[in-house]
Amino acid sequence: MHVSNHARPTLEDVAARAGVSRATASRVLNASPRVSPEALEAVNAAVLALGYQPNRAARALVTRRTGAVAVVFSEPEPKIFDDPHFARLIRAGARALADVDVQMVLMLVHSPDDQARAHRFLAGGHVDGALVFAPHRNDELVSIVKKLPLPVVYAGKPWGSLRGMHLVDNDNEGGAVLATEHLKSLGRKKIVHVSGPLDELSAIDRLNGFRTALGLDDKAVARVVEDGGFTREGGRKAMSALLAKVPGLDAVFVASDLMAAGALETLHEAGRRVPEDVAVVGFDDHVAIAEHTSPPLTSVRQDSDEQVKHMVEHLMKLLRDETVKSKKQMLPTVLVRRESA
Amino acid sequence: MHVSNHARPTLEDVAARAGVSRATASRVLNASPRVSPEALEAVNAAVLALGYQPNRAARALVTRRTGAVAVVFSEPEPKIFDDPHFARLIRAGARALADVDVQMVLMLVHSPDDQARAHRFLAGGHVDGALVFAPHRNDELVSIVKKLPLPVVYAGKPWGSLRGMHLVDNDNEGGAVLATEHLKSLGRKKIVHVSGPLDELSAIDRLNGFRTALGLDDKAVARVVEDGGFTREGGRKAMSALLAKVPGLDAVFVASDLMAAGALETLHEAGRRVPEDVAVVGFDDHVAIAEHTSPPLTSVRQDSDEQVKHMVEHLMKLLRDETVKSKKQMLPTVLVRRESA
DNA sequence: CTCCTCGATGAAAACCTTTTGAGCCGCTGG
DNA sequence: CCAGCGGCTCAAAAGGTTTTCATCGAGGAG
Repeated sequence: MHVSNHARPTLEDVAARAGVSRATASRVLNASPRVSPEALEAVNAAVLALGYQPNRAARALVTRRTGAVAVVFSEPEPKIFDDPHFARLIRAGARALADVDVQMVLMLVHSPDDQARAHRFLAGGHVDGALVFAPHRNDELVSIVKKLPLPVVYAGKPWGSLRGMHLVDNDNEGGAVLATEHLKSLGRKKIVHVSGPLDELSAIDRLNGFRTALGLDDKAVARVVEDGGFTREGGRKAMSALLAKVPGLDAVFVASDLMAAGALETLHEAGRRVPEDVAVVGFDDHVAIAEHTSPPLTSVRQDSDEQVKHMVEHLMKLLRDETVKSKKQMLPTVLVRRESA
Repeated sequence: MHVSNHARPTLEDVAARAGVSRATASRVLNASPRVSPEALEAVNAAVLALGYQPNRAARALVTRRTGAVAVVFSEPEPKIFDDPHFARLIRAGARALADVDVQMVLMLVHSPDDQARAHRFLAGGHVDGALVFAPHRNDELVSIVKKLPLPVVYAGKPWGSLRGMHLVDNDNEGGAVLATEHLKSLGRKKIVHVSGPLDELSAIDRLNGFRTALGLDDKAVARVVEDGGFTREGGRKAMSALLAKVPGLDAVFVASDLMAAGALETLHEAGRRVPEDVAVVGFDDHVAIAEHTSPPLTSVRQDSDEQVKHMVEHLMKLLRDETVKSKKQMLPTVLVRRESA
């Protein structure tokens, strides 16, 4: 037996040392008001002296709370995880949850098998709640999760009805407007757009922002928009296609930095100077990318850290059963100017 | 109260329905041999009928096992997580652990504060074991973890004494030899190397492989090696430096695909054709990168999925307290030929 | 002085599972 | 026929915490 045979101290031990009962010690730990200052101090001292740490299992057993939440990424294309955006979200989640002392159980859902597993797990009462990242249209997982009696906060708008759901979204549309207006303000006349895959709502919202900023109808949209699939390679290809379709283009709004990096490569190869000939604006403001393209990329910042932080905060409120004021939060986006536009 | 007021069934309920005692039901669940076929069937039927799921907390309380393991990434430079390699490892970990039905608690350790938190958590008995990724020299976290009475499996060799440690490493040195020999076999005469940061053992091992394959002494190494810091930008710069130092170079072995992508850009800008003028071999065989560089990158494959799978397997053995045969495992690397060399 | 009230405390129940020690039953060997 | 044994089963204890309910003591009001 590896695991700490040095008998970890129990609450009983703490109580004994502090000269109080287990009940009182427990009250101190849970910051109950009904405890005398002396008792409080004695218990705290004992805790410190013994290096006491509450036994999570015992606590979970009686409180019917696990102290863990699931962080679920539903994504049929595993390779999308190569997007640094994903790493950033995980990192933010790990940090935000650690800060409130709850365990993060990461679940990556790719296949129907994974969905079934996730269903079992979430229904099995192994977590108190969940943070769900499911950007795709008609994602089966969302329907599954919706039926569960489990507090859930979504990242962005999941597809389908939003009734009774809690979510924290970025202002994708607003950011797209910002980007497009900026290009207009530079005097650009032929502005095109590399969109994300249109089965993701964030991509749609960005496209809509672009479209309203320019007042385009459906036909016009078809002429000046290409889907880049949120990948670098896709950005490259979409840019080529647009150069062919709209030879005189002088500006492009790209719906993600990763795609923008690809688009810049294409423009470079095509001999177009950025920003002189073509102004480029990305989306995400993913620093590791945007600061290292040539030229550095002007981009719309969406603060993922902030988004995740809000999601966690919101979920904790749900768990405390406070009646939560707002169910949908929209986080602002801002334009970060660098050299590409 | 959101959380399942539909009173989840307990083992008692299952036992009652199956017409046996709690003890027998428990034995069935834990696959004890001492149970009659009839009882077994009855219990299984009851479990299915009631949709019973064991209560993790209660089980943890009595078995003194949490059913969770920590996956710890220690990395002073948070931005390194932009490396897709990191995402891949996390993904592999999540999958491998889910397969054996244990929860993965992800811990990202950047600062001394994080270290303290990790220490508290790991010492607090919240997990049964840990998988530790700590590639850097003199990482404080390793010393901390070493002292804990906790089964741990390391990814790669952590710095310092390896006594009594369990680890699963990739054959970095062997892979580097493979890459270098390949370049030699192509008839290349002036082969240089872009290394990773030399406070990481994997980078050192790769450098050593390069060095032994070419039989270089210290001075020679200084002449033909540049540190690219395992970043794309670093790869770019290192390549420039090498072009200046060794104008006649005709091959380069780059210690990571991300750096190789940067190096290719530099070579391209310098007007060197790949592979005609300069042959390039990367390391990692990170498909999302290697297949999309121009030209596609020849690279040394290290199978991270496999590595993590082995780590999990090994840790489970440790937990079962089986005396484990080998303490250090070395995973082979292979050369994947594409067009860059 | 007595009766109440109120705040702090303690004893004990409850949470759900695993595991131990004992019991039961039917059989075999003497 | 009996002792003993082997195979299953059960009752009960154990695990560490929170929480309810009762108790105790002090202080205030009458």
